[in-house]
Amino acid sequence: MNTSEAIELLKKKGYKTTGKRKDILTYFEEADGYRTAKDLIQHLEETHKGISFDTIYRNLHLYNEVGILETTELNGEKHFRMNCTHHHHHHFICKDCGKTKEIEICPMDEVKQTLANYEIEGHKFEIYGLCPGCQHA
Amino acid sequence: MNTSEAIELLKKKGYKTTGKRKDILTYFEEADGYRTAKDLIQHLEETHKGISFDTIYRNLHLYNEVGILETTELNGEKHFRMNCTHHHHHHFICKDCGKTKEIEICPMDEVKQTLANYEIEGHKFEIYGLCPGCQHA
DNA sequence: ATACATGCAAACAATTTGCATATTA
DNA sequence: TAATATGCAAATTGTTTGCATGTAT
Repeated sequence: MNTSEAIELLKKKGYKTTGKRKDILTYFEEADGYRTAKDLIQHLEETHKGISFDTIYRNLHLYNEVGILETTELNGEKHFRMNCTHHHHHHFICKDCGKTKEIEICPMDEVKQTLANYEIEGHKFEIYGLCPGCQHA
Repeated sequence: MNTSEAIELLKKKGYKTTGKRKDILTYFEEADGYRTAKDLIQHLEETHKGISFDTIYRNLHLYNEVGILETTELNGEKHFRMNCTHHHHHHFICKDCGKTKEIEICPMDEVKQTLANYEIEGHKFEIYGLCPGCQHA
C-alpha cells in the first residue's frame, strides 16, 4: 500500500482527506519499515509539521482498523508499518532500523491439518534480528 | 516449567523465595495459558491474597527476564504465560481463554536459507483463534 | 545481620476523552 | 451547510520509582 492508495481507501469509507492525514501516510510510506508513534511525532516536529498527540493516535487507530497500517511489538514498543496488500507473506524485521524483508515461506497449510477442531482466525510469523546494514553498528 | 522449577531457578540466581512470589507462580502454573497482569491481580484479590501493583509488576518483569514467563500480545493486551522449557515448538493461542496448544511445525530451517546475510536473533510463530471449548460461546 | 522484597504514595508515561473550533466535501 | 477532523486541556490507564519497613537467608 502507498499513500495514494490509502487515501483512496479512506475516501471510499467516507473519511476525509486532510493535510495531517497525508503527512502521516507519507511518513510511513517513506519509512518503509516499522516505526513507533514517537518516531512519527519526532519526524513531524523536525519537518515543522505541527500535530497534536491526540490526532496522531486517532489516526493511527483509524489506519489500523481500516487496514492501512499493521502493527507489531518490537523492542518492547508498539510499531506501525504500511500494510502489504499484495500476496500473503511474512517478514524478517530488523530490530535496529525497523525495515523488513519479505519471507515467502508460510507453514499454515501444514499447520491447519493439526488443528482440526480449532477455529483459526489469524497467525503471525516474524523473524527478528539485524539486517546486513545494521550489523557491527 | 512449573512452580517448583521456577523457585529453584530463582534460588540459583540469588533471588529469595517469598509467599507472594509463590502465589504468582502458582497462578500461572494453574492457569496453563496466557494471562494479563490484571487477570493475576484480580485472581489474587478473589483468593484474599493481598498484593500491590508494584510487587506484581516487579515480579512479572523479573520472571520474564529470568525466563520463567514468556509474553505475547493478545487482544491488544500484554499477556504472560509459564514458559515451556522442553523442545522447541510454537503455539496455537485461544483468544478467548488464553490456553494454548503446541504446534510442532517450525519453518525456520528453511527460512534461514533465504536470510544469508541477516543476523537472526529470534522468531515468533503463533496461531490465533478459538479452541474447541470456546467456540459458539 | 544483611541483603533482598514489599507496600505505600507519589511520579511518570502513554494514550484517550469532551468539547469548542476549524476544515473538508 | 453538514459532517468530520483537529487542538486543547484534562482525565484516564498502565506502569515505575524512592524510600521506609518487613522478611528470607
